[in-house]
Amino acid sequence: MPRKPQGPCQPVARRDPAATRQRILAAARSLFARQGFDGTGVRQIAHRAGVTRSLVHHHFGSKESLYLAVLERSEAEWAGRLREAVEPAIDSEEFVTEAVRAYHRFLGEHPDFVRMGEGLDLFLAGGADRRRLLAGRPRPEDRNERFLHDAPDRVIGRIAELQRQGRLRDDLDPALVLAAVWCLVEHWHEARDRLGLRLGRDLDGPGIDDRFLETALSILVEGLAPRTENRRPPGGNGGQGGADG
Amino acid sequence: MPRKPQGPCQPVARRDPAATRQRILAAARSLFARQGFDGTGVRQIAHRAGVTRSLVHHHFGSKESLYLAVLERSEAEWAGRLREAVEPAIDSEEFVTEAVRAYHRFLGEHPDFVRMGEGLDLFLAGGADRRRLLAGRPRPEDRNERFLHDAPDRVIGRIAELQRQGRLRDDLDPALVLAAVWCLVEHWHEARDRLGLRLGRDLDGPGIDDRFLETALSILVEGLAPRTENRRPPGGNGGQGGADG
DNA sequence: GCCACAATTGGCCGAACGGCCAACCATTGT
DNA sequence: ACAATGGTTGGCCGTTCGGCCAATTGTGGC
Repeated sequence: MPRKPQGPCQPVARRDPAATRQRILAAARSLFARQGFDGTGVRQIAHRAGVTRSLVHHHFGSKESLYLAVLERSEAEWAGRLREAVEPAIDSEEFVTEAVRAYHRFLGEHPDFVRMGEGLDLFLAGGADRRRLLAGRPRPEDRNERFLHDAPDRVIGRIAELQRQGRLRDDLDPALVLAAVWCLVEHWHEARDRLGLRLGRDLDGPGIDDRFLETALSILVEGLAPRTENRRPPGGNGGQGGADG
Repeated sequence: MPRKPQGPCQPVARRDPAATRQRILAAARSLFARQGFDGTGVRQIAHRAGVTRSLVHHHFGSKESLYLAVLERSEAEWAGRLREAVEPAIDSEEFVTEAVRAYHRFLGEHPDFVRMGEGLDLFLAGGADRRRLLAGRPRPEDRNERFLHDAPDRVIGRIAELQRQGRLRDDLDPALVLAAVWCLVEHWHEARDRLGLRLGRDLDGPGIDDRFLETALSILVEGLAPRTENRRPPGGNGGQGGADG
Protein backbone atom coordinates (compact mmCIF):
# COMPACT_ATOMS: atom_id res chain seq x y z
CA MET A 1 0.00 0.00 0.00
CA PRO A 2 2.65 2.65 0.86
CA ARG A 3 3.89 2.90 -2.65
CA LYS A 4 4.60 6.61 -2.83
CA PRO A 5 6.14 7.85 0.39
CA GLN A 6 6.70 11.32 -1.06
CA GLY A 7 4.29 12.64 -3.63
CA PRO A 8 3.13 16.23 -3.45
CA CYS A 9 0.40 15.88 -6.09
CA GLN A 10 -1.11 12.61 -4.84
CA PRO A 11 -0.70 12.21 -1.10
CA VAL A 12 -1.72 8.56 -1.02
CA ALA A 13 1.17 7.95 1.31
CA ARG A 14 0.97 6.90 4.92
CA ARG A 15 -0.43 10.23 5.92
CA ASP A 16 -3.70 10.95 4.22
CA PRO A 17 -5.85 13.15 6.42
CA ALA A 18 -8.67 13.42 3.92
CA ALA A 19 -8.96 9.66 3.58
CA THR A 20 -8.71 9.26 7.34
CA ARG A 21 -11.50 11.74 7.77
CA GLN A 22 -13.65 9.84 5.34
CA ARG A 23 -12.92 6.55 7.07
CA ILE A 24 -13.91 8.03 10.41
CA LEU A 25 -17.07 9.46 8.90
CA ALA A 26 -17.97 6.13 7.32
CA ALA A 27 -17.39 4.21 10.53
CA ALA A 28 -19.31 6.77 12.56
CA ARG A 29 -22.23 6.78 10.16
CA SER A 30 -22.54 3.03 10.20
CA LEU A 31 -22.33 2.77 13.97
CA PHE A 32 -24.51 5.79 14.72
CA ALA A 33 -27.16 4.44 12.40
CA ARG A 34 -27.17 1.04 14.01
CA GLN A 35 -26.74 1.95 17.67
CA GLY A 36 -27.78 5.57 17.97
CA PHE A 37 -25.80 8.41 19.47
CA ASP A 38 -25.58 7.34 23.08
CA GLY A 39 -25.08 3.70 22.20
CA THR A 40 -21.96 4.39 20.17
CA GLY A 41 -18.62 5.22 21.74
CA VAL A 42 -15.85 7.27 20.21
CA ARG A 43 -13.50 4.37 20.92
CA GLN A 44 -15.68 2.05 18.90
CA ILE A 45 -15.76 4.43 15.97
CA ALA A 46 -12.00 4.90 16.14
CA HIS A 47 -11.41 1.17 16.29
CA ARG A 48 -13.53 0.52 13.23
CA ALA A 49 -11.84 3.36 11.36
CA GLY A 50 -8.45 1.99 12.33
CA VAL A 51 -7.33 5.08 14.20
CA THR A 52 -7.08 6.23 17.79
CA ARG A 53 -9.73 8.13 19.68
CA SER A 54 -7.54 11.18 19.87
CA LEU A 55 -7.47 11.41 16.12
CA VAL A 56 -11.22 11.47 15.98
CA HIS A 57 -11.22 14.28 18.44
CA HIS A 58 -8.51 16.04 16.47
CA HIS A 59 -10.49 15.96 13.24
CA PHE A 60 -13.95 16.67 14.54
CA GLY A 61 -13.49 18.35 17.88
CA SER A 62 -16.15 16.48 19.75
CA LYS A 63 -18.50 13.54 19.49
CA GLU A 64 -21.44 15.83 18.86
CA SER A 65 -19.62 17.63 16.06
CA LEU A 66 -18.81 14.28 14.52
CA TYR A 67 -22.47 13.31 14.72
CA LEU A 68 -23.50 16.53 13.04
CA ALA A 69 -20.86 16.00 10.36
CA VAL A 70 -22.22 12.51 9.74
CA LEU A 71 -25.73 13.89 9.62
CA GLU A 72 -24.74 16.60 7.18
CA ARG A 73 -22.83 14.35 4.80
CA SER A 74 -25.47 11.64 4.95
CA GLU A 75 -28.27 14.11 4.44
CA ALA A 76 -26.60 15.55 1.38
CA GLU A 77 -25.90 12.13 -0.06
CA TRP A 78 -29.33 10.73 0.69
CA ALA A 79 -31.05 13.84 -0.50
CA GLY A 80 -29.44 13.34 -3.89
CA ARG A 81 -30.44 9.73 -4.18
CA LEU A 82 -33.92 10.37 -2.86
CA ARG A 83 -34.32 13.18 -5.33
CA GLU A 84 -33.24 10.99 -8.23
CA ALA A 85 -35.66 8.31 -7.14
CA VAL A 86 -38.72 10.29 -6.15
CA GLU A 87 -38.66 13.54 -8.11
CA PRO A 88 -39.69 12.04 -11.46
CA ALA A 89 -42.69 10.44 -9.77
CA ILE A 90 -44.09 13.68 -8.46
CA ASP A 91 -45.15 15.00 -11.83
CA SER A 92 -45.99 11.56 -13.12
CA GLU A 93 -49.45 10.62 -14.30
CA GLU A 94 -49.52 7.69 -11.92
CA PHE A 95 -48.41 9.85 -9.05
CA VAL A 96 -49.48 7.78 -6.06
CA THR A 97 -48.16 4.42 -7.17
CA GLU A 98 -44.91 5.73 -8.58
CA ALA A 99 -44.09 7.96 -5.64
CA VAL A 100 -44.88 5.30 -3.07
CA ARG A 101 -42.92 2.69 -5.00
CA ALA A 102 -39.93 4.99 -5.37
CA TYR A 103 -39.89 5.94 -1.71
CA HIS A 104 -40.39 2.35 -0.66
CA ARG A 105 -37.51 1.21 -2.85
CA PHE A 106 -35.30 4.01 -1.57
CA LEU A 107 -35.92 3.05 2.05
CA GLY A 108 -35.29 -0.60 1.29
CA GLU A 109 -31.96 0.22 -0.31
CA HIS A 110 -30.86 2.68 2.38
CA PRO A 111 -31.81 1.26 5.76
CA ASP A 112 -29.29 3.57 7.42
CA PHE A 113 -31.42 6.50 6.32
CA VAL A 114 -34.34 5.12 8.30
CA ARG A 115 -32.28 4.37 11.35
CA MET A 116 -30.65 7.77 11.23
CA GLY A 117 -34.09 9.27 11.72
CA GLU A 118 -34.56 7.40 14.96
CA GLY A 119 -31.01 8.18 16.00
CA LEU A 120 -31.63 11.84 15.41
CA ASP A 121 -34.63 11.72 17.71
CA LEU A 122 -32.57 10.14 20.46
CA PHE A 123 -29.84 12.71 19.90
CA LEU A 124 -32.27 15.58 20.14
CA ALA A 125 -33.78 14.06 23.24
CA GLY A 126 -30.49 14.89 24.94
CA GLY A 127 -31.61 18.41 25.73
CA ALA A 128 -32.12 21.91 24.44
CA ASP A 129 -28.39 22.39 23.86
CA ARG A 130 -28.35 19.79 21.15
CA ARG A 131 -31.44 21.24 19.53
CA ARG A 132 -29.75 24.61 19.45
CA LEU A 133 -26.61 23.00 18.06
CA LEU A 134 -28.59 21.48 15.24
CA ALA A 135 -30.57 24.64 14.63
CA GLY A 136 -27.39 26.68 14.37
CA ARG A 137 -26.07 24.45 11.64
CA PRO A 138 -25.94 26.43 8.39
CA ARG A 139 -28.35 25.14 5.79
CA PRO A 140 -26.50 24.78 2.51
CA GLU A 141 -28.32 25.91 -0.57
CA ASP A 142 -27.65 22.64 -2.33
CA ARG A 143 -30.28 21.67 -4.87
CA ASN A 144 -30.67 18.26 -3.30
CA GLU A 145 -31.16 19.73 0.13
CA ARG A 146 -33.69 22.14 -1.26
CA PHE A 147 -35.56 19.18 -2.67
CA LEU A 148 -35.53 17.46 0.70
CA HIS A 149 -36.95 20.62 2.23
CA ASP A 150 -39.52 21.36 -0.43
CA ALA A 151 -40.64 17.82 -1.22
CA PRO A 152 -43.48 17.64 1.33
CA ASP A 153 -45.08 20.84 0.11
CA ARG A 154 -44.69 19.80 -3.51
CA VAL A 155 -46.27 16.42 -2.82
CA ILE A 156 -49.10 17.98 -0.86
CA GLY A 157 -49.67 20.45 -3.66
CA ARG A 158 -49.70 17.63 -6.19
CA ILE A 159 -52.27 15.73 -4.15
CA ALA A 160 -54.45 18.82 -3.99
CA GLU A 161 -54.07 19.28 -7.74
CA LEU A 162 -55.14 15.70 -8.40
CA GLN A 163 -58.08 16.24 -6.08
CA ARG A 164 -59.17 19.29 -8.05
CA GLN A 165 -58.87 17.29 -11.25
CA GLY A 166 -61.17 14.66 -9.80
CA ARG A 167 -58.55 11.94 -9.99
CA LEU A 168 -58.33 11.60 -6.21
CA ARG A 169 -61.16 11.93 -3.76
CA ASP A 170 -61.30 15.50 -2.52
CA ASP A 171 -62.82 15.02 0.92
CA LEU A 172 -59.46 14.43 2.62
CA ASP A 173 -56.81 16.87 3.83
CA PRO A 174 -53.84 16.44 1.46
CA ALA A 175 -51.36 16.86 4.29
CA LEU A 176 -53.03 14.10 6.29
CA VAL A 177 -53.12 11.89 3.21
CA LEU A 178 -49.38 12.36 2.89
CA ALA A 179 -48.99 11.60 6.58
CA ALA A 180 -50.91 8.36 6.16
CA VAL A 181 -48.81 7.30 3.19
CA TRP A 182 -45.70 8.20 5.14
CA CYS A 183 -46.76 6.04 8.06
CA LEU A 184 -47.47 3.11 5.79
CA VAL A 185 -44.17 3.18 3.94
CA GLU A 186 -41.82 4.32 6.67
CA HIS A 187 -43.09 2.26 9.56
CA TRP A 188 -42.76 -0.88 7.52
CA HIS A 189 -39.05 -0.35 7.12
CA GLU A 190 -38.59 1.03 10.56
CA ALA A 191 -40.41 -1.55 12.61
CA ARG A 192 -40.80 -4.58 10.37
CA ASP A 193 -38.84 -6.78 12.78
CA ARG A 194 -40.91 -5.66 15.75
CA LEU A 195 -44.05 -6.14 13.70
CA GLY A 196 -43.10 -9.71 12.87
CA LEU A 197 -42.40 -10.37 16.53
CA ARG A 198 -45.83 -9.17 17.60
CA LEU A 199 -47.63 -10.85 14.78
CA GLY A 200 -45.88 -14.08 15.64
CA ARG A 201 -45.17 -14.47 11.96
CA ASP A 202 -42.01 -14.52 9.98
CA LEU A 203 -41.79 -11.25 8.08
CA ASP A 204 -38.35 -11.88 6.67
CA GLY A 205 -39.17 -14.11 3.74
CA PRO A 206 -38.02 -13.17 0.27
CA GLY A 207 -40.30 -10.81 -1.52
CA ILE A 208 -42.09 -9.84 1.64
CA ASP A 209 -41.12 -6.24 1.07
CA ASP A 210 -42.74 -6.25 -2.37
CA ARG A 211 -45.81 -8.11 -1.16
CA PHE A 212 -46.40 -5.59 1.59
CA LEU A 213 -45.82 -2.74 -0.84
CA GLU A 214 -48.40 -4.08 -3.25
CA THR A 215 -50.90 -4.65 -0.47
CA ALA A 216 -50.44 -1.18 0.98
CA LEU A 217 -50.44 0.34 -2.47
CA SER A 218 -53.65 -1.42 -3.39
CA ILE A 219 -55.35 -0.19 -0.25
CA LEU A 220 -54.11 3.31 -0.92
CA VAL A 221 -55.16 3.42 -4.56
CA GLU A 222 -58.60 2.09 -3.80
CA GLY A 223 -58.93 4.20 -0.67
CA LEU A 224 -57.97 7.40 -2.46
CA ALA A 225 -59.97 6.81 -5.62
CA PRO A 226 -62.74 9.34 -6.22
CA ARG A 227 -66.19 8.13 -5.30
CA THR A 228 -68.94 8.03 -7.87
CA GLU A 229 -71.66 8.13 -5.24
CA ASN A 230 -71.65 11.00 -2.77
CA ARG A 231 -70.11 10.38 0.62
CA ARG A 232 -69.89 12.12 3.91
CA PRO A 233 -66.56 13.78 4.65
CA PRO A 234 -64.65 12.02 7.42
CA GLY A 235 -64.61 15.01 9.70
CA GLY A 236 -67.42 13.87 11.95
CA ASN A 237 -68.32 10.36 12.95
CA GLY A 238 -68.37 8.67 9.61
CA GLY A 239 -69.94 5.29 9.47
CA GLN A 240 -68.24 2.24 8.07
CA GLY A 241 -68.41 2.16 4.33
CA GLY A 242 -67.65 -1.28 3.03
CA ALA A 243 -68.65 -3.65 5.76
CA ASP A 244 -71.55 -1.68 7.04
CA GLY A 245 -74.06 -4.04 8.56
CA MET B 1 -47.04 10.41 56.50
CA PRO B 2 -45.32 8.34 59.22
CA ARG B 3 -48.45 8.02 61.27
CA LYS B 4 -48.11 4.45 62.46
CA PRO B 5 -44.55 3.69 63.45
CA GLN B 6 -45.52 0.25 64.66
CA GLY B 7 -48.36 -1.55 62.90
CA PRO B 8 -48.11 -5.24 62.21
CA CYS B 9 -51.26 -5.48 60.08
CA GLN B 10 -50.75 -2.37 57.96
CA PRO B 11 -47.08 -1.67 57.49
CA VAL B 12 -47.60 1.80 56.09
CA ALA B 13 -44.89 2.89 58.47
CA ARG B 14 -41.43 4.05 57.55
CA ARG B 15 -40.60 0.58 56.34
CA ASP B 16 -42.89 -0.46 53.56
CA PRO B 17 -41.00 -2.67 51.17
CA ALA B 18 -43.96 -3.29 48.90
CA ALA B 19 -44.65 0.41 48.48
CA THR B 20 -40.96 1.08 47.97
CA ARG B 21 -40.85 -1.57 45.30
CA GLN B 22 -43.80 -0.02 43.55
CA ARG B 23 -42.25 3.41 43.72
CA ILE B 24 -39.05 2.09 42.17
CA LEU B 25 -41.03 0.31 39.48
CA ALA B 26 -43.04 3.42 38.69
CA ALA B 27 -39.95 5.60 38.48
CA ALA B 28 -38.12 3.04 36.38
CA ARG B 29 -41.04 2.63 34.02
CA SER B 30 -41.38 6.33 33.43
CA LEU B 31 -37.68 6.86 32.87
CA PHE B 32 -37.11 3.74 30.80
CA ALA B 33 -40.01 4.67 28.57
CA ARG B 34 -38.74 8.17 28.03
CA GLN B 35 -34.99 7.58 27.77
CA GLY B 36 -34.57 3.93 26.94
CA PHE B 37 -32.50 1.36 28.78
CA ASP B 38 -29.02 2.71 28.17
CA GLY B 39 -30.11 6.29 28.60
CA THR B 40 -31.42 5.73 32.11
CA GLY B 41 -29.17 5.30 35.13
CA VAL B 42 -29.94 3.41 38.29
CA ARG B 43 -29.03 6.50 40.25
CA GLN B 44 -31.63 8.49 38.35
CA ILE B 45 -34.29 5.90 39.02
CA ALA B 46 -33.36 5.75 42.69
CA HIS B 47 -33.41 9.53 42.98
CA ARG B 48 -36.88 9.79 41.48
CA ALA B 49 -38.12 6.98 43.70
CA GLY B 50 -36.64 8.69 46.74
CA VAL B 51 -34.34 5.82 47.67
CA THR B 52 -30.69 4.96 47.26
CA ARG B 53 -29.20 3.00 44.38
CA SER B 54 -28.31 0.14 46.68
CA LEU B 55 -31.93 -0.33 47.53
CA VAL B 56 -32.82 -0.70 43.87
CA HIS B 57 -30.15 -3.31 43.55
CA HIS B 58 -31.39 -5.00 46.70
CA HIS B 59 -34.94 -5.30 45.45
CA PHE B 60 -34.27 -6.23 41.84
CA GLY B 61 -30.78 -7.63 41.74
CA SER B 62 -29.63 -5.83 38.65
CA LYS B 63 -30.59 -3.11 36.23
CA GLU B 64 -31.58 -5.67 33.64
CA SER B 65 -33.79 -7.53 36.08
CA LEU B 66 -35.43 -4.24 36.98
CA TYR B 67 -36.05 -3.57 33.31
CA LEU B 68 -37.61 -6.97 32.86
CA ALA B 69 -39.75 -6.41 35.93
CA VAL B 70 -40.94 -3.09 34.51
CA LEU B 71 -41.61 -4.78 31.21
CA GLU B 72 -43.56 -7.56 32.88
CA ARG B 73 -45.69 -5.31 35.04
CA SER B 74 -46.30 -2.87 32.25
CA GLU B 75 -47.14 -5.61 29.83
CA ALA B 76 -49.64 -7.13 32.23
CA GLU B 77 -51.24 -3.77 32.95
CA TRP B 78 -51.32 -2.67 29.34
CA ALA B 79 -52.54 -6.04 28.18
CA GLY B 80 -55.53 -5.65 30.46
CA ARG B 81 -56.38 -2.17 29.25
CA LEU B 82 -55.76 -3.05 25.65
CA ARG B 83 -57.96 -6.09 26.02
CA GLU B 84 -60.77 -4.02 27.51
CA ALA B 85 -60.47 -1.52 24.70
CA VAL B 86 -59.94 -3.72 21.68
CA GLU B 87 -61.50 -7.10 22.42
CA PRO B 88 -65.12 -6.00 22.03
CA ALA B 89 -64.27 -4.60 18.62
CA ILE B 90 -62.95 -7.84 17.21
CA ASP B 91 -66.34 -9.52 17.06
CA SER B 92 -68.12 -6.31 16.26
CA GLU B 93 -70.08 -5.83 13.07
CA GLU B 94 -68.04 -2.73 12.27
CA PHE B 95 -64.82 -4.52 12.87
CA VAL B 96 -62.33 -2.33 11.02
CA THR B 97 -63.48 1.04 12.29
CA GLU B 98 -64.03 -0.05 15.85
CA ALA B 99 -60.76 -1.93 16.18
CA VAL B 100 -58.71 0.84 14.63
CA ARG B 101 -60.45 3.46 16.75
CA ALA B 102 -59.93 1.46 19.93
CA TYR B 103 -56.25 0.81 19.24
CA HIS B 104 -55.71 4.42 18.22
CA ARG B 105 -57.34 5.66 21.39
CA PHE B 106 -55.38 3.22 23.49
CA LEU B 107 -52.06 4.38 22.05
CA GLY B 108 -53.02 8.01 22.54
CA GLU B 109 -53.82 7.41 26.18
CA HIS B 110 -50.73 5.31 26.86
CA PRO B 111 -47.76 6.89 25.10
CA ASP B 112 -45.41 4.97 27.37
CA PHE B 113 -46.63 1.76 25.78
CA VAL B 114 -45.42 2.98 22.42
CA ARG B 115 -42.10 4.18 23.72
CA MET B 116 -41.60 0.96 25.61
CA GLY B 117 -41.69 -0.86 22.30
CA GLU B 118 -38.80 1.18 20.98
CA GLY B 119 -36.97 0.84 24.27
CA LEU B 120 -37.36 -2.90 24.10
CA ASP B 121 -35.77 -2.93 20.69
CA LEU B 122 -32.79 -0.98 21.94
CA PHE B 123 -32.54 -3.26 24.95
CA LEU B 124 -32.54 -6.34 22.79
CA ALA B 125 -29.98 -4.75 20.51
CA GLY B 126 -27.57 -5.07 23.42
CA GLY B 127 -26.71 -8.62 22.48
CA ALA B 128 -27.70 -12.25 22.53
CA ASP B 129 -27.48 -12.41 26.31
CA ARG B 130 -30.36 -10.04 26.72
CA ARG B 131 -32.42 -11.89 24.14
CA ARG B 132 -31.84 -15.09 26.07
CA LEU B 133 -32.71 -13.30 29.29
CA LEU B 134 -36.01 -12.19 27.84
CA ALA B 135 -36.71 -15.58 26.28
CA GLY B 136 -36.10 -17.31 29.60
CA ARG B 137 -38.71 -15.15 31.27
CA PRO B 138 -41.64 -17.35 32.28
CA ARG B 139 -44.78 -16.49 30.36
CA PRO B 140 -47.63 -16.17 32.83
CA GLU B 141 -50.91 -17.73 31.84
CA ASP B 142 -52.77 -14.55 32.60
CA ARG B 143 -55.87 -14.05 30.50
CA ASN B 144 -54.74 -10.57 29.50
CA GLU B 145 -51.34 -11.81 28.43
CA ARG B 146 -52.97 -14.57 26.48
CA PHE B 147 -55.01 -11.93 24.70
CA LEU B 148 -51.90 -9.97 23.88
CA HIS B 149 -50.39 -13.10 22.43
CA ASP B 150 -53.44 -14.33 20.56
CA ALA B 151 -54.79 -11.00 19.36
CA PRO B 152 -52.93 -10.89 16.03
CA ASP B 153 -54.13 -14.35 15.00
CA ARG B 154 -57.66 -13.55 16.08
CA VAL B 155 -57.66 -10.32 14.14
CA ILE B 156 -56.19 -11.98 11.07
CA GLY B 157 -58.80 -14.73 11.32
CA ARG B 158 -61.52 -12.13 11.63
CA ILE B 159 -60.27 -10.34 8.53
CA ALA B 160 -60.28 -13.62 6.61
CA GLU B 161 -63.79 -14.31 7.84
CA LEU B 162 -65.03 -10.94 6.66
CA GLN B 163 -63.33 -11.59 3.34
CA ARG B 164 -65.19 -14.88 2.96
CA GLN B 165 -68.42 -13.12 3.80
CA GLY B 166 -67.76 -10.63 1.04
CA ARG B 167 -67.62 -7.70 3.40
CA LEU B 168 -63.96 -7.02 2.73
CA ARG B 169 -62.12 -7.44 -0.54
CA ASP B 170 -60.60 -10.89 -0.64
CA ASP B 171 -57.62 -10.30 -2.90
CA LEU B 172 -55.32 -9.24 -0.06
CA ASP B 173 -53.36 -11.30 2.45
CA PRO B 174 -55.09 -10.76 5.82
CA ALA B 175 -51.76 -10.70 7.64
CA LEU B 176 -50.45 -7.96 5.38
CA VAL B 177 -53.68 -6.04 5.78
CA LEU B 178 -53.17 -6.15 9.52
CA ALA B 179 -49.56 -5.06 9.02
CA ALA B 180 -50.71 -2.09 6.99
CA VAL B 181 -53.25 -1.06 9.60
CA TRP B 182 -50.61 -1.48 12.26
CA CYS B 183 -48.21 0.78 10.43
CA LEU B 184 -50.86 3.44 9.99
CA VAL B 185 -51.95 3.55 13.61
CA GLU B 186 -48.70 2.88 15.39
CA HIS B 187 -46.36 5.04 13.36
CA TRP B 188 -48.59 8.01 13.87
CA HIS B 189 -48.15 7.83 17.62
CA GLU B 190 -44.55 6.79 17.42
CA ALA B 191 -43.21 9.34 14.97
CA ARG B 192 -45.78 12.12 14.86
CA ASP B 193 -43.27 14.70 16.03
CA ARG B 194 -40.70 13.62 13.45
CA LEU B 195 -43.42 13.62 10.82
CA GLY B 196 -44.37 17.16 11.66
CA LEU B 197 -40.73 18.20 11.47
CA ARG B 198 -40.29 16.74 8.02
CA LEU B 199 -43.58 18.00 6.73
CA GLY B 200 -42.72 21.45 7.98
CA ARG B 201 -46.18 21.61 9.45
CA ASP B 202 -47.44 21.82 12.97
CA LEU B 203 -48.91 18.48 13.84
CA ASP B 204 -49.61 19.33 17.46
CA GLY B 205 -52.85 21.22 17.11
CA PRO B 206 -55.89 20.11 19.07
CA GLY B 207 -57.86 17.37 17.43
CA ILE B 208 -55.04 16.50 15.07
CA ASP B 209 -55.07 12.97 16.43
CA ASP B 210 -58.73 12.56 15.62
CA ARG B 211 -58.40 14.20 12.23
CA PHE B 212 -55.61 11.85 11.23
CA LEU B 213 -57.55 8.90 12.57
CA GLU B 214 -60.57 9.77 10.48
CA THR B 215 -58.46 10.30 7.38
CA ALA B 216 -56.60 7.03 7.78
CA LEU B 217 -59.80 5.24 8.66
CA SER B 218 -61.56 6.59 5.63
CA ILE B 219 -58.73 5.45 3.37
CA LEU B 220 -58.77 2.05 5.01
CA VAL B 221 -62.51 1.53 4.81
CA GLU B 222 -62.62 2.57 1.17
CA GLY B 223 -59.45 0.68 0.34
CA LEU B 224 -60.68 -2.52 1.94
CA ALA B 225 -64.23 -2.38 0.66
CA PRO B 226 -65.18 -5.21 -1.69
CA ARG B 227 -65.17 -4.29 -5.35
CA THR B 228 -68.29 -4.66 -7.40
CA GLU B 229 -66.37 -4.75 -10.66
CA ASN B 230 -63.64 -7.39 -11.04
CA ARG B 231 -60.10 -6.29 -10.37
CA ARG B 232 -56.62 -7.64 -10.77
CA PRO B 233 -55.01 -8.92 -7.60
CA PRO B 234 -52.13 -6.69 -6.47
CA GLY B 235 -49.52 -9.36 -6.95
CA GLY B 236 -48.25 -8.13 -10.29
CA ASN B 237 -47.77 -4.60 -11.48
CA GLY B 238 -51.22 -3.24 -10.98
CA GLY B 239 -51.96 0.05 -12.62
CA GLN B 240 -53.38 3.00 -10.75
CA GLY B 241 -57.04 2.50 -10.17
CA GLY B 242 -58.85 5.75 -9.78
CA ALA B 243 -56.59 8.22 -11.50
CA ASP B 244 -55.67 6.05 -14.39
CA GLY B 245 -55.26 8.24 -17.47
C1' DG C 1 19.51 20.84 6.08
C1' DC C 2 16.29 22.76 8.74
C1' DC C 3 12.20 24.39 10.55
C1' DA C 4 7.20 25.04 10.87
C1' DC C 5 3.09 22.67 10.77
C1' DA C 6 -0.21 19.19 10.67
C1' DA C 7 -1.24 14.33 11.38
C1' DT C 8 -1.01 10.89 14.76
C1' DT C 9 0.09 8.61 18.97
C1' DG C 10 -0.32 7.00 23.92
C1' DG C 11 -1.52 8.42 28.23
C1' DC C 12 -4.13 10.80 31.72
C1' DC C 13 -8.15 13.24 33.78
C1' DG C 14 -12.75 13.77 36.07
C1' DA C 15 -17.26 12.03 35.83
C1' DA C 16 -20.69 8.58 35.57
C1' DC C 17 -21.80 4.01 35.11
C1' DG C 18 -23.41 -0.78 37.40
C1' DG C 19 -22.38 -3.77 40.97
C1' DC C 20 -21.00 -5.06 45.57
C1' DC C 21 -20.30 -4.95 50.65
C1' DA C 22 -20.27 -3.88 55.54
C1' DA C 23 -22.88 -1.69 58.71
C1' DC C 24 -27.18 0.30 60.75
C1' DC C 25 -31.73 -0.38 62.31
C1' DA C 26 -36.82 -1.39 62.43
C1' DT C 27 -39.66 -5.27 62.84
C1' DT C 28 -40.85 -9.82 64.47
C1' DG C 29 -40.83 -14.48 66.51
C1' DT C 30 -39.54 -16.74 70.59
C1' DA D 1 -35.38 -9.31 76.56
C1' DC D 2 -32.97 -11.35 72.94
C1' DA D 3 -31.62 -12.92 68.48
C1' DA D 4 -32.81 -13.27 63.75
C1' DT D 5 -34.55 -11.42 59.59
C1' DG D 6 -34.49 -8.32 56.12
C1' DG D 7 -35.22 -3.36 54.56
C1' DT D 8 -32.06 0.50 54.14
C1' DT D 9 -27.94 3.22 54.13
C1' DG D 10 -23.38 5.21 52.60
C1' DG D 11 -19.30 4.05 50.59
C1' DC D 12 -16.02 1.61 47.61
C1' DC D 13 -14.72 -1.09 43.45
C1' DG D 14 -13.46 -1.65 38.51
C1' DT D 15 -14.86 -0.13 34.09
C1' DT D 16 -16.01 2.96 30.49
C1' DC D 17 -17.20 7.29 28.93
C1' DG D 18 -15.72 11.89 26.41
C1' DG D 19 -12.25 15.16 26.40
C1' DC D 20 -7.62 16.95 26.84
C1' DC D 21 -2.47 17.28 26.55
C1' DA D 22 2.44 16.28 25.65
C1' DA D 23 5.19 14.00 22.62
C1' DT D 24 6.37 11.80 18.28
C1' DT D 25 6.39 11.43 13.41
C1' DG D 26 5.60 12.36 8.62
C1' DT D 27 5.37 16.25 5.24
C1' DG D 28 6.17 20.40 2.70
C1' DG D 29 8.21 25.14 2.36
C1' DC D 30 12.45 27.91 3.00
